[in-house]
Amino acid sequence: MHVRRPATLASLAAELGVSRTTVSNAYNRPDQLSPELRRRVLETARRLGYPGPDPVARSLRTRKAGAVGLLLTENLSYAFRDPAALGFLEGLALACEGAGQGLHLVPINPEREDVAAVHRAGVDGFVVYSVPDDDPHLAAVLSRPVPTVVADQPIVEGVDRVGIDDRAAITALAQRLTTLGHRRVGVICMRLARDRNDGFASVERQQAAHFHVQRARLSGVADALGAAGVEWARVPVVERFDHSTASGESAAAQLLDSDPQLTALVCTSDILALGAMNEARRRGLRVPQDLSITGFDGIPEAERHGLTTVRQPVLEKGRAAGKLLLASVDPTRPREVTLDTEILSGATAAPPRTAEERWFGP
Amino acid sequence: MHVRRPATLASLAAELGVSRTTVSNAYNRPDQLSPELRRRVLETARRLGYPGPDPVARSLRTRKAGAVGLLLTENLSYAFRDPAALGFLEGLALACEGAGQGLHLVPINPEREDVAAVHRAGVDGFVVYSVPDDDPHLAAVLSRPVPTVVADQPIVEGVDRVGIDDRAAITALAQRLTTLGHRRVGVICMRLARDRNDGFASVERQQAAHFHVQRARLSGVADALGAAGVEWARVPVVERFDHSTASGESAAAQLLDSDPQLTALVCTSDILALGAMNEARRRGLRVPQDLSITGFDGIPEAERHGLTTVRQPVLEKGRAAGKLLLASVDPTRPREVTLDTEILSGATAAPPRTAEERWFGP
DNA sequence: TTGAAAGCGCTAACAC
DNA sequence: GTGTTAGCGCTTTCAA
Repeated sequence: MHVRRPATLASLAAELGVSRTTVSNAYNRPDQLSPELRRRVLETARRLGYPGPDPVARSLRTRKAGAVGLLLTENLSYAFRDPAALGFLEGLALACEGAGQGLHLVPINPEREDVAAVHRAGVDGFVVYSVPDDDPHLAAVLSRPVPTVVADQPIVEGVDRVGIDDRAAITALAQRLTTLGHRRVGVICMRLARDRNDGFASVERQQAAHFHVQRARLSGVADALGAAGVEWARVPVVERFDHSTASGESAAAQLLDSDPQLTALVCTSDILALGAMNEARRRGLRVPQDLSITGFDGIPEAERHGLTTVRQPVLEKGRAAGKLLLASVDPTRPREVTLDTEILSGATAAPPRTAEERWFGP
Repeated sequence: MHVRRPATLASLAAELGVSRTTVSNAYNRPDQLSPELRRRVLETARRLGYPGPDPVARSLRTRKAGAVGLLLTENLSYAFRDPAALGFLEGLALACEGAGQGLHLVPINPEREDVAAVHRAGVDGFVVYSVPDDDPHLAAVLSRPVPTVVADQPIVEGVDRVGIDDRAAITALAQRLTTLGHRRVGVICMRLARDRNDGFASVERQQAAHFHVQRARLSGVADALGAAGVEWARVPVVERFDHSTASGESAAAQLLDSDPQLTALVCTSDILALGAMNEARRRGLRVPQDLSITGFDGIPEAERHGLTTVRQPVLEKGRAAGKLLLASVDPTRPREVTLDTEILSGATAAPPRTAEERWFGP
């Protein structure tokens, strides 16, 4: 604890025998008063312990908070653990820093849907990072009369957005697998809705997914497999609520238990893919000789492990979101930014082994 | 961009033919008016597009911003790359979340010392994370009439603080080295002041360091070596401005070039130590057989590499800082929190090789 | 160069 | 259960 608010601009003006305008000018428009007077004002301020204009009062008056709000559905701490989210955060922070804007992380408790924090945030705009389309916090954000930019998901009519072409990106990746000859493919995806479903995801559930990104990625895989003559309805898709390597492990186990003939696992994130690789290792399956595995995101750890995946420019995405938001006054800015992705070939995809090889070795 | 602010609490009250209090109560004290009236108010609000009470105006009135400011001297993005800072951030976020407080990251540009961002931040208090004692942003924070908690450094009279006993922790670690028999020890430390000095740091510079933590850690090493009869003035200490493995590499190179007889390198952070390990490898020095290396922090990567180091509870530190700040109204809270550390034995410290062994192998 | 007046939008006593 | 009254501390035309 520090001292209690001692002086205000008004009391300082009274003390000095000048008007409040003058004191205000001393802080905000040094050129509007004589250097001598300004010096006197600042000097007296110091003497009285006046800490300068109150930021909140100033914000009320100027209608500018000088900060950008960031909404994440997960706990804040999750953002500091997930490499992709972290990259986004860094990019966004960079953009804010460049514009001298604060970054206000909105405290969300996913359990008790407390929308109040959104209403309490004194910010000039919001960046919403990857939330489900039925997220109540998102609704709260959109109800506020400030510009908003959504990163990744959801797609909301009339709201600016920055993202990638998830569907095309993963289609290209999955095509590599079909080209290599894979036909028996299992899929591991992240949560599709706000309710926990750790298990197989029916086609209905996939199509009803509240996370557009996951929906798009599954469609992309379906596109590639469909083009290779594989019926999507027969492709096992396992969903996991928590985004962790442990999830990837158990999901891979579930898939491989249900169909040991699978020759490839397509994962909709690197984290899940890294988990799947752990599980393959545990089972004595060599990757990629016995099992191909692909990821999505291109996080550093994936690269270190030579994962075959899609790299998306997460830092750039954060920066773009920030820039888009901070340029909201400019009517000529783009309303939507789609960033490029790139396939990282890695070393976890190879032709499937034939049945013969499976039994008798290479 | 969204819509322009359409309605205010007052206009809504007028429209409804009720007082502003009633509308305010509808939002803030549902029990103060009939459910029916409340329903009508909210309904009309929706119809008029009234987004609910303006957070800034409310903050001005209630004198509560609902957010905690975080001051870091580095670029914000640095914090997202440094594992220790990240852990702290996560802990702090956790504490804020638990209290429903936002976390306002103050945008700092280390180049152009722009203290204005500190004055502009609408927050109820500040957490200051590891800045030099002459940091102008810190001064700005302390000039504001809000509670402040410093994490790690600097130590400021009358300001709450959370940290660890850096000196004792590293003394214990360095003692392990002296006990193993090391006498020719080199030290790699982080920046000691705001000016860049990538090279040897004289004892004077060490003692004048503006970063208390580094000063304490160097003293700690000096304590241990002194107890073993090694004169500190003869111990080479190399400083690096940037905190990166590259710094650790070049610092280790500088030390080993200047004195190939060194048998151990004490680093004041894990990042630097990991860099030093890289350099040792490059030179064909085996760790720990040919060279012992120790770190500080206990970041996950250090543990993965089996680094002999001190683990400090970074997440806990962040959480403690948040809790301390948010408990500022409570006069019985501690004014200072010192967290425990623990030595991670690792596998990078071993007895020094004798001169003979050096020449003829083990 | 300085000052007077008019709010920014809201909440909190306190009275009805 | 509802209204009246007073500001919270500041910036900003506009006039002097």
